Amino acid sequence: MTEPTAPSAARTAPRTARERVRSELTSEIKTIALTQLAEGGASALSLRGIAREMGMASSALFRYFRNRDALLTALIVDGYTALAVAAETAEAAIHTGSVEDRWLAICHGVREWAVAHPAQYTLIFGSPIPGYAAPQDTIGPASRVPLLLGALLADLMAGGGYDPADHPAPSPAVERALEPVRTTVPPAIPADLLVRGLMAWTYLFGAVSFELFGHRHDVIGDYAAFFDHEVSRVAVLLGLTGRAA
Amino acid sequence: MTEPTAPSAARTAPRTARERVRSELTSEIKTIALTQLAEGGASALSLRGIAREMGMASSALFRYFRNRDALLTALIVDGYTALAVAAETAEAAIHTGSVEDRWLAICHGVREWAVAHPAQYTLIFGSPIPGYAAPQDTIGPASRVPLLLGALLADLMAGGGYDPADHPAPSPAVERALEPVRTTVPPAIPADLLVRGLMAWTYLFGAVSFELFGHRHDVIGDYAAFFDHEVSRVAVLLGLTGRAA
DNA sequence: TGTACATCAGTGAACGCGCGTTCACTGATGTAC
DNA sequence: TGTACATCAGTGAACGCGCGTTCACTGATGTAC
Repeated sequence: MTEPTAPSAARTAPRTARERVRSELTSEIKTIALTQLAEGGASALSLRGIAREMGMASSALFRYFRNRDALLTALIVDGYTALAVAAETAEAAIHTGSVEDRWLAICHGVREWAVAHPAQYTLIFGSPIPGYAAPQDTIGPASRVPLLLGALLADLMAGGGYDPADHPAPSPAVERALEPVRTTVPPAIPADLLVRGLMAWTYLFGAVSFELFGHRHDVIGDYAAFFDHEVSRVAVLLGLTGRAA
Repeated sequence: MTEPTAPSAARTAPRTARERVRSELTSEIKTIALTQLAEGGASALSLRGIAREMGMASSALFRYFRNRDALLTALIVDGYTALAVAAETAEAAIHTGSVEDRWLAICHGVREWAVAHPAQYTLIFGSPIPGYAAPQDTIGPASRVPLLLGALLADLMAGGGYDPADHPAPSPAVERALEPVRTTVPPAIPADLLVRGLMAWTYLFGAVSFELFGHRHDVIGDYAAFFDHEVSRVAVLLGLTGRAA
């Protein structure tokens, strides 16, 4: 029996007919899984259901994914990746602009992807899936949006838009609380700026989650208009504009 | 067959032995349901499992809750209520203090309740439960924390801590986006302040959800310390201190 | 270019388990006179 | 205070459905010589 992963290490394009059909079926499985997710959430994701849809025996799926969790992991990795691509693409389109404009581009990239792919967004940012422990494979893709924001902070400093002298460092307790993230962020970034970045990140996903999970229903009429407004306020309040503080 | 709700309209204390045991069993059902929720999420909530735990026939539960969704609704209402009580109690303890201190008290009340009751928090603020549509019964309890924040805004204005003249109104598009919430908030509150309140609300639950759903793992070491810091920054940035803007 | 063997994909039956909900029924509790 | 009747709680069997995963097997595709 083969390990149901890539047939031979890392190969760019599928060569043999077998490999071609294998990768096609793999992505068909994931596509159907996503529609199940969209229709009934993570608990509705069923290997038997997918097999039924594809006209195959359910046991055949185990040639493609070791088990249900492996399929979930693949979907999560894909989700993080797609979200990251959306954010990165939006940012790249305006990469020579101001830090503020780049922040806004990222926000809109994230929100638009989330609104277009609510099931995948929910899979990633919704309730943890009971009994499922995310393996190491997810942390790389999950870090891409945070890294993008980190680059923004670095550019803000490099461009002189943030003068550390203007901003007192947070308390030692807060500095200590930041230790884990310290290892992934350019060391030149002062703690205060790092906190601003984390707050921006928290706000962005808080806003998107609130919208997608229904907590803005009967509260806000035009989600997009309000989102525009709030994230640009966040930029100002957190000093991502390079102007006020 | 009786409607499995309150036996006779609204009665304060249970009178007959039957009513006493009924309300005891009802809450025992909910307690067991909560442990199921804690152990396996919403999809693990099973009437048969609860009945097993209680040593009853599974069909007996239908005397207490019309169906699974009715039980879910009860749990959701209880959750919103418990969260609101936690927030209100924390706020009441310092009700004569500054708006800023009251905001911090609410934040800590919310976070501490959430950390102590992650399953219930997740039920409320996590992914929407597929196939479940929240009935009207939930909107009252769900509004209590927002209303508490609304009162804070009103007191801020009343105390002179917020001068509308200092803050330009947001664009008409934003004003329009706020229409739904307008109906639940004191009319004297200007749009700009209302936006600040909504942003504070969004931030608070964004931060708590990020922590509980694992997105701060390997990012922040001491969750409580960081939370302290971020919510007091939010107070300053959003002008809830009555000082800067 | 053709053959021999190894690899792999897919089958279908089976294991062992779960679930929500309905229904006719029994026996206990509450109520009205 | 005691009896007659109505209400209600709980039972247990049944309906009809779902699921993940394993395993021995067949037949097709790929590889080495």
